[in-house]
Amino acid sequence: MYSIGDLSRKTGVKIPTIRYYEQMGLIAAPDRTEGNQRRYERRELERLSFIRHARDLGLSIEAIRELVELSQHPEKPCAGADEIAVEHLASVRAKIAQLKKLEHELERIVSHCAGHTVGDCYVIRALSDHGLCDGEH
Amino acid sequence: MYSIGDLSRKTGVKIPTIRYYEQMGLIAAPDRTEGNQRRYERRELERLSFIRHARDLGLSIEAIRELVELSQHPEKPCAGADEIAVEHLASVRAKIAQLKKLEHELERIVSHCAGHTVGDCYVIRALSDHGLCDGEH
DNA sequence: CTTGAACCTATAGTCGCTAGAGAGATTAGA
DNA sequence: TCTAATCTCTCTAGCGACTATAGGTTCAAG
Repeated sequence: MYSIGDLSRKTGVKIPTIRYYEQMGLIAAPDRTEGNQRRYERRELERLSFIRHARDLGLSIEAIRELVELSQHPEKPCAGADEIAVEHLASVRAKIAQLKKLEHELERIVSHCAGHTVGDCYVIRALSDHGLCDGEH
Repeated sequence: MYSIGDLSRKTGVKIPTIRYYEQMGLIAAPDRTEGNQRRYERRELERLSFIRHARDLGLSIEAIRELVELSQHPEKPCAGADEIAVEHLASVRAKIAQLKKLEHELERIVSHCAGHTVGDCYVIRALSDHGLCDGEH
């Protein structure tokens, strides 16, 4: 039996976050002591590690809910889990592409800034005038 | 004189967002008609384009507030603006690096998934067992 | 003058937590 | 057994940057 603090230390998930996950239905409401404190079993420790891991990979609570649901049914086809991961991978790649555009634009703006006053600062001018930009963003 | 709708169409910033920016102090509260509707001048159109542009580059409201403030004083040194842009560039790069790690991890997980049921699905197993992961994340 | 589009304010919701208050429970040591 | 320290409880509010909705008012074209 683990207290919520034990669980937190073992998984690296903060205590209020564990309670939040319970509220969101990612983990089941555990048994309580007579004094109303949560007591967990190994099963919940594993589930929470799973969640932690998925969050580290950037999956949304909603996606994790589906994965947790799936993982409870080992006999089902795994296409659903695969799809969630593939979709997430696509969105990660899209985000990288978008950030790279920003990176280039910012590099360009910063490197052009030779001004000493705001009046001739390329950073300010580039923001004021879209015409100075390289592409879409 | 532009209505809030005109401003929205010309800048691509949605109407509620314009009102939000006013509340946040990014744009000054404009004059009103007798019937209490906002009427803007060209000056505010330019300011809003500036803001839009900076938001597109991913700058925070707080950073934009500083840039707007600076742009009102063309005689000041532009080191402050430069610093904001450089710092933002660094944070964009950090985010890219983090996302690339996730990309690789997800690629690996997805490509290993040859299972037909959840029970032997690599996606689920990788999430359940951190030992299957490649590195830190 | 009528009508329909545009505008107003105020409030609540989004996501994934995090912080704080104030009260009660547990546990280790004396 | 008592006490003090630590842990845990619930509830509420806040973050950032909007977005949505409701219910009402004003504007402008015909």
